[in-house]
Amino acid sequence: MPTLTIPIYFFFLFSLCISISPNTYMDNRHHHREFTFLSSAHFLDHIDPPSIKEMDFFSTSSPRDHKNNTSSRDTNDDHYQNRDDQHDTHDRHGSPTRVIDHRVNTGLNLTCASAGVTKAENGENPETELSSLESELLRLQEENNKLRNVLDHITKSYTQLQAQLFIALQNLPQNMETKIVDPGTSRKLDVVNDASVSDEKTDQDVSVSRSNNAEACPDAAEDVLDRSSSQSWGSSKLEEQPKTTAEQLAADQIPLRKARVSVRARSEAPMISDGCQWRKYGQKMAKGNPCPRAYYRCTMAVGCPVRKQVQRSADDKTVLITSYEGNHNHPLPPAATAMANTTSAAAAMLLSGSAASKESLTNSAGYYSSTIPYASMATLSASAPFPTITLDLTQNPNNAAMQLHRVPPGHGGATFPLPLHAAASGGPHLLGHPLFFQQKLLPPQALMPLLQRQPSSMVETVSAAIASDPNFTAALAAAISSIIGVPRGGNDGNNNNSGSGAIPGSPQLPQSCTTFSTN
DNA sequence: CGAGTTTGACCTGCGC
DNA sequence: GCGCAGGTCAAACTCG
Repeated sequence: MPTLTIPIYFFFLFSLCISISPNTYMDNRHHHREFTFLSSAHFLDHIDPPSIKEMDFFSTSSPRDHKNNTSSRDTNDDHYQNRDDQHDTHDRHGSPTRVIDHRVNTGLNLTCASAGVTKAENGENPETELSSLESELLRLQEENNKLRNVLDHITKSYTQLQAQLFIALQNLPQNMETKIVDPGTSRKLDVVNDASVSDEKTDQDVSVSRSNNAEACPDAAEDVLDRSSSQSWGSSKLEEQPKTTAEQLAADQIPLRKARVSVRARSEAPMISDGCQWRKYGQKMAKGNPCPRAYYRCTMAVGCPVRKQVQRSADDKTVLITSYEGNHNHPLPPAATAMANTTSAAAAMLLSGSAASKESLTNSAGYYSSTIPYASMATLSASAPFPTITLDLTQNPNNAAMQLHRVPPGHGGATFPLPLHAAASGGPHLLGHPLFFQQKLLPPQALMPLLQRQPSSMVETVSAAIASDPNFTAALAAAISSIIGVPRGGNDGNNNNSGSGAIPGSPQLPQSCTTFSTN
């Protein structure tokens, strides 16, 4: 039973973390803005209104930001904006009403609105009014600090609970057989801890080990979240609970925690532009592929652990496969945000799914399916040294079949083709590409609802764009990954890499190996 | 001259 | 223990 309850618990914590992270909402706003053409309304469905309110409390951004989702300011910008707004409070004596209105919107809707209007209407002395506003401002700031303290407390509790969770996972029977009943079909999926499960077990062990080593690093999933949301992207969590560089590096260097995300896309260019600076440090001929594999290291910051591999597909040399591994330890330019989100998010998915039980995987499936409506094909592979997720954008849009794979090491495993007859409903095609999940069993039903909400016209538009523009393909891959990484309720992280698409200020997810192949 | 690339050597993990 | 393959290192080289 622990395999059922623990994942639920984990995802509850996960959601909690998401809901209390101000920057998460900010980042999601960016995502929404960036991919408006993909139907932003759909993504907004995944953000709980209460979470948004909480974010607004902390963001202290101006009403303009809340009213307009097209704002490109990141969290820091909002912070500065708040300073500016406060400054305005002192400077604009002649327009008290404006100041008051502004305060109302940034001040938790407490009491100053009506009071300020009353004062303005009564024609009170501007100095008295100013002092009143200042006192109100101080009061609001104190309240804001209190809320931040509450957030800190919750975050700490979350970390501790996750540590306990993974200790509990460690105590689970290693060869326990888990049966997962698919709620949609009532079909029973017998999942035995075979080779693929051993990967999960390994991840669990690693996670537990990490949690034992340092309280700051309770588990892979959390780490993924932490780093994705904070590390490279300056999330609030990082700011509030800063980890030392040494700790981050140590976490990054834990081999088994790595996950790999790869994206296959068609491209004639030798390497996709992902907004980061890379230095080539090696090239090797890989077995079974006449094309050499190039190794790159991120040079945007000293000691950045992120590396990527670029190689053309042996089957189709027009397909470029780019793999990312690790999390950036530095802020990324907007152009690199999308890719970073992609890798981090995908890594988070892999690691969280590995660390938790099948149930969590099931949940993850539902989550990711709901958040990757545009993914062409995502593959989780257990056969690779690292857990690997592959986003394949090379598939023919007309081959719209979603398949769920479980591939035992050494051979192609059972395949669960999901006939996504989306054409009519405009649904399941995910840009017309099949969505694959290897290694982990994902309930097809979970993938359906969101997919079916996808407008066919949108699919056609994006598919056409992909087909015509390799760079767009790369950007889209990053975007997809970013979406994948947005946890239910808008959590999620930032990964590092990529993206020619510009998504300002997105947080980055945890470190794992993300492999992108661009075709 | 510094930054980036090339390329052979070296290290490590894994399977037999 | 040995060989293989993947990954990394570092000296030599190239380029602006």
